[in-house]
Amino acid sequence: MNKHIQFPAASASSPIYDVLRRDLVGGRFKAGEKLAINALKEQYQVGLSPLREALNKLAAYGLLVQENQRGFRVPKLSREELDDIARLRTELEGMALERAIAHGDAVWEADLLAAAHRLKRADITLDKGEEWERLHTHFHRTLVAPCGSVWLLRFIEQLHDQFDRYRRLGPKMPTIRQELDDQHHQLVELALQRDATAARALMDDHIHKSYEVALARYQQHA
Amino acid sequence: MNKHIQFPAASASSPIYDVLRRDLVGGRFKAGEKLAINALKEQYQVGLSPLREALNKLAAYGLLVQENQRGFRVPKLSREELDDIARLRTELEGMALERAIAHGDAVWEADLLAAAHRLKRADITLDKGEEWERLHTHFHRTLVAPCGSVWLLRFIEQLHDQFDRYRRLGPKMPTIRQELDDQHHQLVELALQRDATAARALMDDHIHKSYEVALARYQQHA
DNA sequence: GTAGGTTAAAAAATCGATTATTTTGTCTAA
DNA sequence: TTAGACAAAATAATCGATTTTTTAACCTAC
Repeated sequence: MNKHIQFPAASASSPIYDVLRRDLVGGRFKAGEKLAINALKEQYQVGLSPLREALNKLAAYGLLVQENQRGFRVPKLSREELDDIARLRTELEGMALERAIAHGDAVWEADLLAAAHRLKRADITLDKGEEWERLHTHFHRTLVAPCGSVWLLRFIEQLHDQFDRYRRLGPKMPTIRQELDDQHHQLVELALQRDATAARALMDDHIHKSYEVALARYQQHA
Repeated sequence: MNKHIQFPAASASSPIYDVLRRDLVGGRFKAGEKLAINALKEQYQVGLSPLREALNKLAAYGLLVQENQRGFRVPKLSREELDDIARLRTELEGMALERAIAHGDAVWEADLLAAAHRLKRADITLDKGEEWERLHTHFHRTLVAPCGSVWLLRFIEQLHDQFDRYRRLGPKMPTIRQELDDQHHQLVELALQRDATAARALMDDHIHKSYEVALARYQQHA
């Protein structure tokens, strides 16, 4: 049971890849930090080969940078990159949302309502930890899922991870968080009404608000 | 000398990565084929570890698929995916071209002219092999280079590689090739005139024509 | 005192071999 | 004849150790 709720094994097989990815997005490593491979090996209790292969994949994905014979490093953060990511997110997710609204079927509508509901529940429970993040990512993924473009979804997911490196820099902000949560439900409403134009406008605003949160946190950390 | 002409070491350090990437894009492996790692090891004269790390990176990049405990496989080709890639290329490269025209400086103009000229020369020389492909990729990269978005450029490059897996399926077609080559020069002209609208329209058409070539070749191979 | 060079320590990358898994072939029983 | 189970071969993944490269410390010469 509940098979359809499962997340589809984040594109790579090895468990260490998923764990490292989550930790990198979640900010458990400092930006610019050099990863000590032997330390990671012990910390995560994995062998050298699987670890290195995971690091290589993460580097290709953009969550690490690989320097010639100098190992792996967590990418630096910059205002310019955050702007870039937010702007591209706006374009790509807007595009995907429009297409999703055009093509999404009844199953999608149900999935959307479910995803939004779970997110709200997790919110009320004040369990604003990793579980909320998981559900939040899932909601946004569900929203654009039936856009019909595998590559567009791939890029959007990549940008989400990058964006979250900024957004998750600081502690939670209850007031703005409430506002963003409301938008999630409004997005569902507009999607169900098949109002692509309004939905896209709201999505633009949603990303912009998130951007402001991320920017504020980035500037505090700098 | 000529330092500014150099390509910036295709984002990964290891030479085997670049070679494999070129061979995958160039179609030296059949779509759907399972890669025999030991065979590759001998064929490319590399050790197992560097090879596996390269394969992992290529899988994260999308030029390979990794199956649980079943090694690596060349992704299948499909009409649907080709359509997807072409459509996204149109959107993303159009966007990038507009921004490049807005921001490109005099150095860009010079680079563009140089890239187009070299491409034409390679064309006339009838050396329509790997060298022409290199220059063609370089031209398109130069065209959008000053768009101001690192991530947009990254995605465009990725899509280019994917697109070329289809385009390079068959032998050269001189007539349509000539038409596409002319468009390269027209693109330069419009870019220098800073006519973003016309340039984007031409780019749309350019990608569409390339798409038709790629589609024809794909259908012949199927 | 500092620049340049040498050596020692640390770390990354690679190699050869082992282990685990999948695939293939063969045999038996229904 | 075919389906299922078992054994053997092939292949992928992982491990431990070695090699190479980088980084740091120290020393000498100017």
